[in-house]
Amino acid sequence: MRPAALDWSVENCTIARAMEILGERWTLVVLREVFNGVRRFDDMRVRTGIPRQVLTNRLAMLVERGVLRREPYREPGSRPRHEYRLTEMGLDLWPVLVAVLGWGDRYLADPEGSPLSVAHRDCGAEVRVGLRCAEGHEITEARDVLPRPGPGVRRRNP
Amino acid sequence: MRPAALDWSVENCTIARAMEILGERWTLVVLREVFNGVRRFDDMRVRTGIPRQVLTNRLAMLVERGVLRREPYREPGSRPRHEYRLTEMGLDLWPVLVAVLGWGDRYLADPEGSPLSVAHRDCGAEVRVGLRCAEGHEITEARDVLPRPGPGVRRRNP
DNA sequence: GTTGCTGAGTCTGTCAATCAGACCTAGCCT
DNA sequence: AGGCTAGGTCTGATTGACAGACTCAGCAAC
Repeated sequence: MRPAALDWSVENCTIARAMEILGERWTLVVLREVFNGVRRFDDMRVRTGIPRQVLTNRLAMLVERGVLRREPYREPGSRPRHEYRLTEMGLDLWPVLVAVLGWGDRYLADPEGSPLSVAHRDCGAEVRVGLRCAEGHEITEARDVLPRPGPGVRRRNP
Repeated sequence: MRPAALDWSVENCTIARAMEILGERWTLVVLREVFNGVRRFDDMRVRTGIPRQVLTNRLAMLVERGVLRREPYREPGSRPRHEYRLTEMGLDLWPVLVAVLGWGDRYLADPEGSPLSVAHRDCGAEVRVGLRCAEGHEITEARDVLPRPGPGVRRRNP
């Protein structure tokens, strides 16, 4: 049984495009830092151990792609600097980050648990991602999800 | 205001660990293929354009990490081969994939839309990820999510 | 049984990215 | 003037991506 997907093109696949940004080795780690409130070059570097050059490149790429923006700031008794903050586009990565965190927590955590958790600001309860269909059905079984061609699908050229 | 996160260690961070697997350039693209039902080496290679060597490496890594497994099969009039299938661990990546897809669709799609969509098997309605807290509150605003240390948190050594 | 085909690779060489470590720079402070 | 510091550059070694040619096992047709 030949999978139907073979006839669809992948040239305009949004997962591939997203992974051009998110798929580099350190990108999500940098974003984790920013989501955690760590916004300055050296703080990130010391915490994560990312080589300077790579961190420079990642930050520049994320700014160029519109995920982060550079914001000037000035601490008293110190010259003006800038820090990195999330744009709208960046903030919308929360579900991605929480999804990765959830998966990592389930399969890769140390016995004592994950070092990071996310909470709902209003009630303090733990936040998780879930799949839900447009009809409002909760989806708990991975096998209940079915991929299919979307509106932008193209036939494979050859 | 110095972010509190600076005092926590990141050595056992599950996001970093997950990204060691998912963060390589082609991993999620390979997984997209498998989720789409494309399970054979050459089909993946032709569709995605991933160099053979890289595809070999990715598949081997994913098998070794327990995300995929090799399954032997035999087509009539052909010698035995094997294909790649998702393990439980792999199937649990659905939320990650759907989250990345959702983000990509919003910010990186062509005007005519995304080429890929996911549906609920029972009702056919579109599936999306959402954030929800343990109290059952739906979270729509990214700013309502608050990171905090988890049970496995460690202090930074130096 | 030899020849050819096919899916799933390996081998080889080139080019780009990562990494570690040293060096540089602007503005503030003394 | 000299020192400190955040946020970088520069340099050279190692690793990874990539393209293209080659390999190999088993089935099938001759």
